[in-house]
Amino acid sequence: MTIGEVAARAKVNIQTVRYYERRGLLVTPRRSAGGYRQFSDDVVPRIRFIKRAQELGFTLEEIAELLALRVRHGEACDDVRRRALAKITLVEQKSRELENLKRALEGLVQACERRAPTAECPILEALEEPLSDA
Amino acid sequence: MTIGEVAARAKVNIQTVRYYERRGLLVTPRRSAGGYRQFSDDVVPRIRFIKRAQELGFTLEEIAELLALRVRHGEACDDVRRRALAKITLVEQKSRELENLKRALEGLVQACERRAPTAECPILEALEEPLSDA
DNA sequence: CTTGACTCTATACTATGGTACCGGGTCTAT
DNA sequence: ATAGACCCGGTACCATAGTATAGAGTCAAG
Repeated sequence: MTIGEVAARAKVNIQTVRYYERRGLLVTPRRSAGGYRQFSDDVVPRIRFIKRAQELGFTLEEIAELLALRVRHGEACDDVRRRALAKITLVEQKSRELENLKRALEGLVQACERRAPTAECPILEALEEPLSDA
Repeated sequence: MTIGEVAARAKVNIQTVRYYERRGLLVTPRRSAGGYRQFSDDVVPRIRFIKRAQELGFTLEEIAELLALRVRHGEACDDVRRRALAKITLVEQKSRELENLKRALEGLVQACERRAPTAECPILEALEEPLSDA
């Protein structure tokens, strides 16, 4: 697969594919005699993974670490395990942050629905108070 | 209030106050004879509002819109409420994806403990559903 | 064997949300 | 009236995550 095909299938810019390769997020592709990148099909789901992980609030650096987690024969299993556990902690932390966010937003919406018809928007008023533990 | 006082009270950088003013997030302050900004006390809660809204996942541009909505209250509340609900939907989707990712990572840890090499990277399969953007 | 679409590297530029620095002016207490 | 703290606008810079462009080379169909 050429880079253009990869970009089209993964729905990203060609430049983005090259950028991800530079950032070490993609397996370095083979090259044709003329120097064209020849990607395997795996790269498309991988790019989609990257995009989704980004939406979840992971930076490209964190995503690179996630992608580096793999159990292979002969490799230091303990190391992989340790890093995976660290990532689980990170994911749990992100989950908690999202929970806080959701509760805060829901509280605001509910305040909005309880409001007297003539009152000011309570969402905006509530934002003037500190968020509970977000 | 001088800009330094505002920054100290709102716990942001002086540059940030000027930046927010440039971005149209603050009411343009009066000036002293010598050109110093003279802020009214309102600006401190407003900066706190901005900071909190950011924590809720709003961009500065969205926050500028929220602040503009506040002026003409009434039907503005519904508008603000709708935006908050949209954010909640997004947050819920992200939570589900994080759960998937966590499960995938846990599977990886378990594979490690069994010292079984993973044929395919299960992490890549963890984020299969695209997030619809808000 | 040429033409046009595609790709190459390298560099520069964009947006977002700030932060830092510069040479100067202002404010205030002594 | 002068030191020192503060502020001014302007510009440059930071990180992150790309996107655009230039000038050259490659690939494949006709």
